[in-house]
Amino acid sequence: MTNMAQFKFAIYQQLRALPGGRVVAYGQLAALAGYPGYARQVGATLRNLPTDSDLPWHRVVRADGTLPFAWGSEEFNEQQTRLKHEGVNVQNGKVNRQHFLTNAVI
DNA sequence: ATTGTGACCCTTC
DNA sequence: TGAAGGGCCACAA
Repeated sequence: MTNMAQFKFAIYQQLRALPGGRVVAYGQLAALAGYPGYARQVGATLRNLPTDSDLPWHRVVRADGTLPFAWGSEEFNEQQTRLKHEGVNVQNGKVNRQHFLTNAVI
């Protein structure tokens, strides 16, 4: 990693291109942006995201489909609500595999 | 320079 | 399923 600003831009760009109703894992997003192995950096980037950001941060979940926040936390509820509004099935704080970008149905 | 800390991920058992 | 262990990489102290 030489330029963090460049990294952020690449991540934002990929995230903006992600269609509603689909989700990606941190690692997937990093790889799509051209930075395989940078999952944790994606997490750090989203964490520092301004509250007024228009980026669909809620479409990023863990590789196993679970939401990255603690049960009942404000952020957990926010993400779950947003996802459900887009038609993403969230059960027990976990989204189904079918919603992942990689597992897109033809 | 070293250490601890994450909105992480994968393999094993 | 779920826990444990190791790998990962930027950043702050």
